Amino acid sequence: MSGKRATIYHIAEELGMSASYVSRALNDHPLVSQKIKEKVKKKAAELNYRHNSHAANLRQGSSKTMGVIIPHITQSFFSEAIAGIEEACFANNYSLIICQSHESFQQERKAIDTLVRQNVDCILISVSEETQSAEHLEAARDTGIDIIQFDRYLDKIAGYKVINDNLEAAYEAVKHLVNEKYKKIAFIGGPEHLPAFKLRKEGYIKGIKEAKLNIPFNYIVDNALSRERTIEAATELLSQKDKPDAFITVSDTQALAILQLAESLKIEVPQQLGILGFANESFTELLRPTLTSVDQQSKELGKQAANLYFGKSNEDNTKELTDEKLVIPSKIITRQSTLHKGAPASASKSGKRTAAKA
Amino acid sequence: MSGKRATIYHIAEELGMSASYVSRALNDHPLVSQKIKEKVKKKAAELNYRHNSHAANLRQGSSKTMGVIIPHITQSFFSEAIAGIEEACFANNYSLIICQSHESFQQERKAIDTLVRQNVDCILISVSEETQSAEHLEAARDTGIDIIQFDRYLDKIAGYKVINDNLEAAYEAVKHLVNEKYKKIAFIGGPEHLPAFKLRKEGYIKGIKEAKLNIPFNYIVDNALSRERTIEAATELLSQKDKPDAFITVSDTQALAILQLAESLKIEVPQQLGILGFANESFTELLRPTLTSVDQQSKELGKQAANLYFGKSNEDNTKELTDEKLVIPSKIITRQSTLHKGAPASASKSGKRTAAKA
DNA sequence: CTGAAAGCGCTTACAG
DNA sequence: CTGAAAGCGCTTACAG
Repeated sequence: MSGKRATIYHIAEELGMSASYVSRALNDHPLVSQKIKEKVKKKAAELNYRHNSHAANLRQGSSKTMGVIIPHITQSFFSEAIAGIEEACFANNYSLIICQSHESFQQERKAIDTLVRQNVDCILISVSEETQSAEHLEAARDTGIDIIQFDRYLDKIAGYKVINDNLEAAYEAVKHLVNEKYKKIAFIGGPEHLPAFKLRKEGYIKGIKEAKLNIPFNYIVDNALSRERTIEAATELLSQKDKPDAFITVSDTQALAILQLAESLKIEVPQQLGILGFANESFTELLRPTLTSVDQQSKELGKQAANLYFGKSNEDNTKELTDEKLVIPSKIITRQSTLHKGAPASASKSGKRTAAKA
Repeated sequence: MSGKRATIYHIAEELGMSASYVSRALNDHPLVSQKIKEKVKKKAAELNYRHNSHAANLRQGSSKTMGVIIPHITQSFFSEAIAGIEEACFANNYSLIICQSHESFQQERKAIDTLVRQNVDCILISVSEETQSAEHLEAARDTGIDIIQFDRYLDKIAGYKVINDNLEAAYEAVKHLVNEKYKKIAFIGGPEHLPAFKLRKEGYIKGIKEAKLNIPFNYIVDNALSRERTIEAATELLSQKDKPDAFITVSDTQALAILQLAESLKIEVPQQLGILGFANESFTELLRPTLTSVDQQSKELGKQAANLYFGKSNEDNTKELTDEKLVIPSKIITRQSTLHKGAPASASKSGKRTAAKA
């Protein structure tokens, strides 16, 4: 550690002017001449001066910092969302603090607390699978922090939600499978207290009804977000006489688990079993067979969520903003895992959306 | 936005005591009785009081915040390192600010600047591939911030470096390939100004010499970290008469590119071509064939780096701490992509280290 | 165009 | 065991 950090007082002293004037010059105040600004900035650089944002924040009551809480940084869905958020923050000269909940309600509360103490101006959150209560979010809001939810949200708390057309997406997924001649389509869902998962289930049911498929009651599995629960449920379904010929899941992790299960059971995908995932994680196209998945435009999702705070929502890429909900369209990326018997595998790598490659 | 945030003065007023005493009670000062502490904390909760760390930081000169700068959050190597850092921060009641450089020197400088302004106590960094100068790191250190490097480091700046036994690892990689009967082993490297890559190349050369292999000069490719450069170089090598029968790379992204290139060229892996990657990214075991890779214990790497700051380096898991370098051992995870002709594929999924599954 | 002064919310030597 | 007071480094009405 070297000597003390330089402050505006040091600069002021060296330059024979007041600290207030230095502050204005440094902040490009309009009433300060270009000449003085340059002089001050030069001296600041010379003294290796760094703006102390804690002091500024304390004074101004704003931290120019945004916080984001997500379940796992390791899922590319979330890391891409963060990339989008980062872009928006960067453009608005904001800093970003990232926290993970690791799908735990307790850790989510801890993270909220950290962010409140850091005096963030806004919290972007995709809640953990355990989160049912919104009290921690409301407490944060009570201290004056904006709360914006994305992807995984709770309806009971007011404020913006940036989400996908979940019902539509699952409905389209069923239509795609029916198109590919799958008839016995099972659904592996997530916790129903989160609307994102509930709506996907509703979309699935809508599709099943419309196609007039005959589905046994136990083809619908709730609250199986974990790999373990998925394998357990899928193993049971695949071992009964009346087994499914396709699975729709609500995450790629679930879809991957089923794909690996099928491999170990020597069930051929897609010939004997179709598998469709959600989120279009980066690993989906590395699998063999490659995995069909619903692309949620995660980066766009994150960017729009952040821009909602900055008041610059770009509605070009969105469907609607009603009821405080901003809906980002999703799109099925068709790959090998849902091409039924006889279809040539080479036709599977269908077009990726422009937005996805950014 | 609701009313003003409660401060210690509000609590003091309501309780008829001084702000200083409230502050002490809240901070569990030993001279304050348990009774009063409870009373104060209860009132604090009642008023929805939140500690303002900007004020505390300003007063104390420390922010209890650590910053980390990495090239990409999307690579599981880095997100796992962050998980380890996070764990250490959590245990020490520190907050963590994550910044990405996106492999750009300019963005890395920006990130340093952000962290300095946020008054972080310490910066953990894995530099971008473009980074050759350490001036920005030195400038940060001149403001009193500790700089700890991990994985990708510059030797020219003093301070701790937490790294792998890079030379050893590459040397062992060659030995493994030689063992599997590969004889014409090519090396796709990274920018040589970063010791991590330079040492891997040296390890490769040591292995080649020891095995007395006859390697054409152009089998050694420098500075090909990007997917494009890798494909370009590998395409050229694989199209010549005297083509390699194996590739050692310095990243799994490079290895993946070569695997996909081989697939498109109808070159069989591992029978005709062995491929060995670096970092043991999570996607390596999802590929077909699965990819042999050097596991760098990324989570441990991150954790040890953070703990170096906290002064609690756990040397159980490390080799040495000389010359300010803490070396984390790495380990080859043998998978299908490097099993030569005739070897049964089922024998490939060798043991994963305990540390890796945490 | 420029400066003196107050204050953001906390912590901590100092004093009792 | 408890309090008054100073000060961390900045910004910004207010005054000129």
